[in-house]
Amino acid sequence: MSIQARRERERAEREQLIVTAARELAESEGWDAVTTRRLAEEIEYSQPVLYSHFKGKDAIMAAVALEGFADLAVELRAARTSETDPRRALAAVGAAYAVFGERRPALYDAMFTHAVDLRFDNAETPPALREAFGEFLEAVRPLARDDDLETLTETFWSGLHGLLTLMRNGRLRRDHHEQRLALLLSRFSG
Amino acid sequence: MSIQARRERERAEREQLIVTAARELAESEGWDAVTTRRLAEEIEYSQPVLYSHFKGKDAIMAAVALEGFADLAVELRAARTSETDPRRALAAVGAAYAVFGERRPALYDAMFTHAVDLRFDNAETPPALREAFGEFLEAVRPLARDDDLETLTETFWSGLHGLLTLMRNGRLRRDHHEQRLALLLSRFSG
DNA sequence: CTCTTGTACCTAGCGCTGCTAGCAAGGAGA
DNA sequence: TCTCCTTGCTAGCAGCGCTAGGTACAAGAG
Repeated sequence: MSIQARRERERAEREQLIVTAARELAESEGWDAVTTRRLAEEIEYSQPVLYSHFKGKDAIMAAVALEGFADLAVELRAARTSETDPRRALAAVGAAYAVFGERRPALYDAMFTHAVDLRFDNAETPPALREAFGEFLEAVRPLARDDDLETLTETFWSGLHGLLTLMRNGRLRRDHHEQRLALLLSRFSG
Repeated sequence: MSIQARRERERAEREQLIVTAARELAESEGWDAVTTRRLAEEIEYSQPVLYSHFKGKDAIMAAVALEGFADLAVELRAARTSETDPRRALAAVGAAYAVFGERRPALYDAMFTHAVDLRFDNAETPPALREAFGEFLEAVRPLARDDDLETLTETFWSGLHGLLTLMRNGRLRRDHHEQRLALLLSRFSG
């Protein structure tokens, strides 16, 4: 039993190695640089090994995204619980989300722009993502009034997402980022 | 002179043929299906002909996007001028934008998700895009109060963009789309 | 009308991609 | 010790964006 256990452990470690290498490579050189050959070289195994762990490149990106959700949830939670006033808490969560997206654009893309094979709106939603969205929910809840909480949260989140993605693609004036954030917050803190 | 004129005219026609073929192919089968080989076959010329018109595939996508901006501007203008009440006008513009993005997702992607080599925030912003954004500006203006008009418009637009892109990637519940739209509008009509 | 020049276009191919078939080596169990 | 099976490799496929080099045809000169 111990031999098989060791093997499974080593296999799990290698899988983690793949995901980490993919994330680091994407964060340092962008997803275009993450090719299966490059990734194989990085982990010091041959290309086909990747396919014994993941169905394909998309699945690797999905695994990276999943780690990102966990990271994001932690940061959002820290931001939310750092403030007691509901308005300030929402502002903190929004700011933390924006910082996350700005600081780790490649990871953010894997989570919210690519990797369509991860469904978000059904029972198979990854727990880590559910948790991250939960932080948004709790931050919005005290300010929801008569509006449906989940719908309102989705809308607020979409606003943040739009601000980040449009700015990063050069569609918005970068030097007005903070003002836009403040404006969005003011409109959802009423 | 007339011979050269005819040639230039034919060349312009062929360039339009390329852009149209790219747009139609993208809209019917997605941008992944738009390869240079496939596109060449579609216009019944060889591959290198594409490169005598455009620097590369990205430039073709940018040309498609440019056409999209013109289309969008027309539709936004129609929506805005169809209502006299400022709130209803903004709602109409928002709805028209959402419909555009939903009905022509591939075109929308070329305009706002891919094609980074088109700058939006400087002097070289394409006139068609300037016009489309101008419709947003005019729709928001009557409701701007003390907020900076351009910044507020960018924020509102980002909200719409976020709603569309997140929903299309399966990140939002599709059956709550209208509610989210209404919520966003209510927050920007105050 | 013939010859030369230039241009418009095509065939072929480069280096890369994601992915897979088929083989060789090594450890596990009889 | 022999056999089997797992593991990871080499090699290769089809397709990608893009380009070099050559051909055939039209335009202008003598």
